[in-house]
Amino acid sequence: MQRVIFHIDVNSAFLSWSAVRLMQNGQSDIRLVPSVVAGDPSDRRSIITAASMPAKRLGIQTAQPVQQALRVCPELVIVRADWEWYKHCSRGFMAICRAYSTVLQQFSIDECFIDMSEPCATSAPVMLATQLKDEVHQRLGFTVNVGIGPNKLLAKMASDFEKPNRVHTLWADEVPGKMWPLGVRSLLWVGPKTEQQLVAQGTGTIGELACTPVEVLARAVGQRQAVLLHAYANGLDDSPVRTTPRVPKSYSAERTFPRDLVAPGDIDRALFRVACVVAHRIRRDGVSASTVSIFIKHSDFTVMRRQCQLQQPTSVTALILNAARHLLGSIWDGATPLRQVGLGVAKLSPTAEEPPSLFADPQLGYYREWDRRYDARAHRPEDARLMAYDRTAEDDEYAPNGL
DNA sequence: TCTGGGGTCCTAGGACCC
DNA sequence: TCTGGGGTCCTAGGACCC
Repeated sequence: MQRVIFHIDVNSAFLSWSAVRLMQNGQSDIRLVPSVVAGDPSDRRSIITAASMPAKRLGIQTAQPVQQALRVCPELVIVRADWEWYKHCSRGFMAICRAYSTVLQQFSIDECFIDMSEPCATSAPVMLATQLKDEVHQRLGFTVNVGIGPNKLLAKMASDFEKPNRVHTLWADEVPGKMWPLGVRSLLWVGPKTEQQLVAQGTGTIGELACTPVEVLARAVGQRQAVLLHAYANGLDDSPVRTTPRVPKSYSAERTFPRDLVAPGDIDRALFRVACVVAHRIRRDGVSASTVSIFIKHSDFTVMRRQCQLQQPTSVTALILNAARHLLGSIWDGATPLRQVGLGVAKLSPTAEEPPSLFADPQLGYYREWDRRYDARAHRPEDARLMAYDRTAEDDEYAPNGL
């Protein structure tokens, strides 16, 4: 049986979803005017999470600072993200896709792969894809692109062709015509740095990449990536559509300040907050961590990080915070301005019931009680706001843009 | 009047063990 | 005693994705 994979991608997801919401409330369609989803426009550091087609035509892009976009287009419509609504839209979208094939891999909040080999044994792929696309539009009010290919890579490349509301195929025999003329940057896993390396080597298009020997590519990008990119450029990918969600390997939270900070008290407060958020999430998921890491970003965007191993895995906020404070002391002089502070945990294991120990820290009971109250509070929406940017405490199944 | 947040994976060097 | 190689763990940094 011929393998057929669909990649379905919501067009400008957050913007489309916000538009649907606003139109339900009788407002006009923001997709038709220059508009963006973004953070607080008065905050000089907030950036754009999603942009409408008219906004994109003005050169406004995702990840661009809002202030910069406003200079390009002063009448830009800015809407704030509505995460509960986005999750609702995502669930509806995934449910429709799942009705076409239960072999579904959710790739992010607004993208999925489905294995359509079986349905396509009896029906034309393009017909099924068009039907799926139209059904989403009709029932949920937003458009998607569907990419069809013999594997996940080509399906994903295909869904990225002309947008919005389109179906594209990228079969193996279409690779030379449709994919090889594209610049290397269009290929999955080729970012700005890799593009730079490849172009410097004279490899500008995916077609050139496809016929460059792996040994030559390896000189620019390393052996491992060379093998992968060479295969991708030739349209080869045998990775399966994974139906079971990944178990997280690490958790982290970070905070960029409205202004760079130097006061140790302010930095410590930020560290405390990120520790609360991360520890809450691992307790919610029933895991403990053995590695604690912190990272700081300076005014010039240079990043430093330090990590350490704990003697025992823990999910107790105070113990994680304690380790983080020690780490911070080892890399920050207490005077250099900091743009950002972050904290992560890794080496996760299921939280085990601890046997009572004579040597247990007498404070531990107090710490646990504190955590219990924090967790209870974090689930109440009115208190979630008080937790600064703790929005994801109830929602990090996904890692979308622009929190 | 630049540049958010949350992940995964890779690399390369050093420590340590066999 | 010296030399070498493989394996594993740890660490810091960096590239990439949405």
